[in-house]
Amino acid sequence: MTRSRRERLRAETAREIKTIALKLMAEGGPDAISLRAIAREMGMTAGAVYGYYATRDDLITTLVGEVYTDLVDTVEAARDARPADDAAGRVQAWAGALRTWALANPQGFRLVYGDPVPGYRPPEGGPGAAARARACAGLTALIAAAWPHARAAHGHTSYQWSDFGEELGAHVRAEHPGLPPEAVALALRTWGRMHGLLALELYGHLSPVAFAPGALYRDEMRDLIRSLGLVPPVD
Amino acid sequence: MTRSRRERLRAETAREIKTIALKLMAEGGPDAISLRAIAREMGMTAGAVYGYYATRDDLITTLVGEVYTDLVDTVEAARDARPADDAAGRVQAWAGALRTWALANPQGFRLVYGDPVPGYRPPEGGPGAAARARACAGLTALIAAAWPHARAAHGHTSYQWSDFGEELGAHVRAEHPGLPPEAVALALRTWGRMHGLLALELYGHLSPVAFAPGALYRDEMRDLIRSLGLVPPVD
DNA sequence: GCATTTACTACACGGCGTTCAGTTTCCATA
DNA sequence: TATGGAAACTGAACGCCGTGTAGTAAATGC
Repeated sequence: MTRSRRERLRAETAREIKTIALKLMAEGGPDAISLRAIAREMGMTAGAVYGYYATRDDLITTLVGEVYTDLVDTVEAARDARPADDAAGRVQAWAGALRTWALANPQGFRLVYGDPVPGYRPPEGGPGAAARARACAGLTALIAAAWPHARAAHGHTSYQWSDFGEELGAHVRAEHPGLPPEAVALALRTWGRMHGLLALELYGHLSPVAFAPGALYRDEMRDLIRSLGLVPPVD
Repeated sequence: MTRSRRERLRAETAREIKTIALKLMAEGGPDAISLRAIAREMGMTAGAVYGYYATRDDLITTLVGEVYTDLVDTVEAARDARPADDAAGRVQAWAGALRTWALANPQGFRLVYGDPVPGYRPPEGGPGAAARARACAGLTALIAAAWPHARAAHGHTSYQWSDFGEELGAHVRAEHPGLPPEAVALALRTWGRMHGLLALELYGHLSPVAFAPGALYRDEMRDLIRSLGLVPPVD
């Protein structure tokens, strides 16, 4: 059962490829991830990498999954550092951790949410989809906690469960019985609201016109929390 | 004064290069813009293009400017189709035109707001900056019209003019005397709010989990308009 | 008519993803 | 422990790419 020496070496090499790829990405952005550069850094030939990843997009897909998972781990941990009954604090913690992570890993943000690479199109399933599902579920949980206060302002729209992905809908109905699809819509809108300013900032569209992006984001998140019927924390 | 035949031909060729570049982009995304492909399409050599644009990034920069300008023209036109005293309608028109344009020109949206191309970094000045300035000014004008209703909810944050770009600040103070910097902050937050869901949708992050992105965007914009102290139009 | 400027070609360089035939290295089994 | 076979890797190639540079053909201005 213990993996053979060959398998261990193989796993180690695959790991090293990913590590170097992430290093190259951190230094030069997602486009700097080239199989040739990775091979060069490892003292190998470009062709050798094909023994581990069938194509460059396969490697990118794996990286997207890992980075996305790291992001979701981070925001979930920040959220769980607040008590479960502090709905506003948990939203704020999630949002704050998201920006902190994004500023610390700008290229990772681009990898996950941008055009990872020239012609890259994310595959349907895969690790990226799992991380995204976790993110959507996490956001919906935040909204579920706030829903008693938010329903007055956001319960009048009309959505059906069929407006959302099979998996997400099933998860929400199992995890939050009685929560209407309107709440999922609000969760996804919340996602967009967190994403907007961050994307503008990280792609350099904000810096020429605004020198205090952190304040903008903080106020936007406060407004979001207020819009959920909650009271924004003072810190 | 009338431009010589040489100059006319030259301008025509430069125009053709841009047109073909936009066609390639519409077909295969911003990364499909390659000087060799353009030259091939024109029956020229790749090197010949260098007579018109010093580098590929120069061409990209020009395209970003043109596409961005087209976008701003579009949203401004939609806004101006509503009466000047219909603040809510003008916000809605702007937002609606933005999404319509983005769905009609998805690759243009990516060109302007994403990583236009592998190692591309937008230059400081240039046509893109001018279009962005127009967009920010337009958004601020929308907020200025709503400010009497919005100030109660959004006037308590603290910003200074130095928190914003020189040019933007000067423009706003000239155009909207008495408008505080908090309104500019609100305008930029509004920009982010419009951008977020759109970016998620156009980069394919929404489609696996939400099948009614238009409804999400509509409701988000309604909420935005309400948050500005205005009454969302019914249409 | 001629000299100059302009537009363009042809070619080269290095980098990229990807493929493939051939070689080396390691492991399990006889 | 020797050997057969699999796995890992090399080296070279193909066709893309951006970008220079030297040379050529044509249009222009005097």
